Amino acid sequence: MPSRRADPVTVEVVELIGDVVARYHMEYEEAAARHQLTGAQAKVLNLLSLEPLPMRRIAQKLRCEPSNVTGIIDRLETRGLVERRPDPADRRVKLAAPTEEGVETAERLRESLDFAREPLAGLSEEERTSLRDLLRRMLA
Amino acid sequence: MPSRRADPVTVEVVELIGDVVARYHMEYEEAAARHQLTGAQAKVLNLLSLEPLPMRRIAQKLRCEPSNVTGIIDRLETRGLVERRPDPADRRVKLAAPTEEGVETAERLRESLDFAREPLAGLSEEERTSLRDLLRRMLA
DNA sequence: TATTGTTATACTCTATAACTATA
DNA sequence: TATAGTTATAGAGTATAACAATA
Repeated sequence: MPSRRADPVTVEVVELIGDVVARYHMEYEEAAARHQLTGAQAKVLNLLSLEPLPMRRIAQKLRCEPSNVTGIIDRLETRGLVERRPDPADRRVKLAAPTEEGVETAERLRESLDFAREPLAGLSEEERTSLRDLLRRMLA
Repeated sequence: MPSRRADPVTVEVVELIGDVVARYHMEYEEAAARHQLTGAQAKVLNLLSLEPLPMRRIAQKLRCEPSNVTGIIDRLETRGLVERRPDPADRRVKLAAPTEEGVETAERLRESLDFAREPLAGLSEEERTSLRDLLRRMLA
């Protein structure tokens, strides 16, 4: 991986990606805060709204230690947005699942995450498609 | 701002951007950790390597409260990477500036931040240019 | 023995409010 | 009086290590 000098276009693309990342984060945190949630809590609630998960799996998704998940779920549980259920198949496991209110909150949260939907509206169908293809190849 | 239904391409672009953000963050934190720095410390050190800044300005750049900057600079100063200098023009102001070792660390840090440089290498010059133009318009 | 989740502990980042030294 | 930086305090996220219950 020799650190060859990057050409000017590449340098600018890297900077632009930095801008996108900064903006994405800012908007994500703001959207979460509108629902009195931290970024991490919003992320977990969103995960659980797709399907209930064992504590261990949440930690893997978040790429953090399982001990941290205990606290995040504790706080969501106190808020009445999530509950811990036993796993019939393995009594060691606790499944975190959103309550009805949790599901609704996750839904409203998703709706307020307008990032890249509004700005993308300025691009034509064809341009959005080529942006999609370029991002796909970048992440491949 | 009516929440009209987004088309499939837009939805996928939003997801891809989420992936880019996640990957960017992971790589940034890892690069910082390789130098025994947190993400916030690396960000500040990088800022200061461009030019010394008053504490207040650092807080503005980080979009956080000035009181937080005190701690971050404290820790960088303890490590010998940054120093506080008086501002001749205003005795209330303290300028945070990188030490020689701080400048070197910032440089090595920048080199190890390969994100989007390596993956971008798989795109042609023309493709990188169109990616740049699309990102520019998205952020405009 | 190994695994799941928790607790205990410590560190960093964060915001708020009160303080100091300048301006 | 207003501003720059700090301190004090509290909450949240993070990692590490040790623990109880279950497999």
